[in-house]
Amino acid sequence: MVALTPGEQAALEQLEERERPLRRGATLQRENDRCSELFILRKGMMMSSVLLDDGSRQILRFLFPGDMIAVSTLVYREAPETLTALTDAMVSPFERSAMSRLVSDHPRLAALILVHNQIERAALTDRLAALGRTSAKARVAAILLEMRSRIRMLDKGSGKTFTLGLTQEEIGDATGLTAVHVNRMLRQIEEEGMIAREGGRVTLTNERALAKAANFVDRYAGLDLGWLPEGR
Amino acid sequence: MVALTPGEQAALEQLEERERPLRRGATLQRENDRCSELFILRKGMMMSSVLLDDGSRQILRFLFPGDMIAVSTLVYREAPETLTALTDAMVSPFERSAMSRLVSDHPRLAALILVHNQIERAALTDRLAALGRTSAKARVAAILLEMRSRIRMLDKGSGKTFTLGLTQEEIGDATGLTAVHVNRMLRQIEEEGMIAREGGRVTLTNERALAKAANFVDRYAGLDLGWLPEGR
DNA sequence: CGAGATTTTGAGAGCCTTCAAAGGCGGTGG
DNA sequence: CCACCGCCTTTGAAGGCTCTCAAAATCTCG
Repeated sequence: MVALTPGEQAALEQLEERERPLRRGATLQRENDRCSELFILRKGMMMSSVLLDDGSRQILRFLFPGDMIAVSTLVYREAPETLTALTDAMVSPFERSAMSRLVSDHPRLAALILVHNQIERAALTDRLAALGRTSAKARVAAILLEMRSRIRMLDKGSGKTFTLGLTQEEIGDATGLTAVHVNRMLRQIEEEGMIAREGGRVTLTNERALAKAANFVDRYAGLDLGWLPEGR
Repeated sequence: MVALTPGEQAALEQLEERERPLRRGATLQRENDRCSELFILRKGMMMSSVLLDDGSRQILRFLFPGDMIAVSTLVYREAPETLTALTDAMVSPFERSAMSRLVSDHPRLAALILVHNQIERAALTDRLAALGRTSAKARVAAILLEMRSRIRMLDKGSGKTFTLGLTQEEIGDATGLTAVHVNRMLRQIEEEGMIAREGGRVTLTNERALAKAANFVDRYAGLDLGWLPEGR
């Protein structure tokens, strides 16, 4: 997005000094646990979620390499959300104090973190609007497009076909639907010729129609970062 | 939350140099408008919302004095959300460049803005979980408690009775329900003895039960800001 | 006092859930 | 290599929560 200075580069690399591997399904942080570390996700896919009293789960966000995660640790003594690895993954943990130094020494990085926050906020509000005001079909279509968009940011080579890497139950927990109904919606979207499915892989066969069905906006497009301060 | 240094105080006051009054119902920023200003809300209540293709509206968040609003201006050329005054209000506009200076000169203020972002994020994720996984009654109860909590932060004197300041249609747009169903839920909550209503004012008659019905968590409680850098 | 906005109430329909069970797939151990 | 097992996907039927449509009652403000 932005060219970093050597100093900034070094500061970020310091955050990534240590590494911790995670197995698929492993929990990095549990809701209401005491917490003091933040992480950078290096490899793999993760998710953040909350559990409700009745045992149901809401997935808040999917996490990809490069994301700074558990940032709420900066604010809350107890974690407000659970972090789980969806695939084998690698994270770099660092302390809140490191964050403090980073913000003091590198104002532009602080600003970039702010920018990142706002992108994430936009993604959350899109999901919010989808849950509040769109049909089940639209929500499932939106998840498909969101995942495709994020996977493609990491792997420019990937075309119209990609591995979703989510169970229908997980799609349901992200969209506020039951797994059963997710299945019916996927089937319907397939029957309408918008996607094809084969063994966990999805091909977009009519992207235009899918985007229309989903009300999709790519929040990583259309950025304008001209206002950032000078780097150090 | 935190004692500011004189330098920080002065920097914040600079942001609040100008003032712009808004009439009830006025639009400060329209979705997809080109935008370059941020604002501090000084007086009154506002909301941020998005419109969907089918004409339905999702209210994302209610805004109160002290909130920094239109922060997404820092990132997007075109506003992702609409900002509307719910009561007569007063805002202080400032430019993105002022934000840039602030972050460079006052790292701790940058950190505090980060903190503010995270609180807002938590509020959004709570709403997300509510929309995805809770009943209409729970969502309406949650809105009542959220508004009470925020109103009380401004006016410590207010007790169990407060002015909601929202139409049932607005409650519906925030909770993803129709105004008709909001009405039925309010009535039901009232019949069950959790609230009393009279001319736009609400009294919590059984707060415990209401909080339980709503799955309520106060995101402005339980903060831990010990990690912040030194002020300048 | 009149007009428009908001609240309230009723009836019927539809989207999505719940409950249940069968089929498919990959992985593991013998 | 095969049988078994657990997880995931798929399918059907019935029910309920919430929506839509409609209209009356009440409130607010000029």
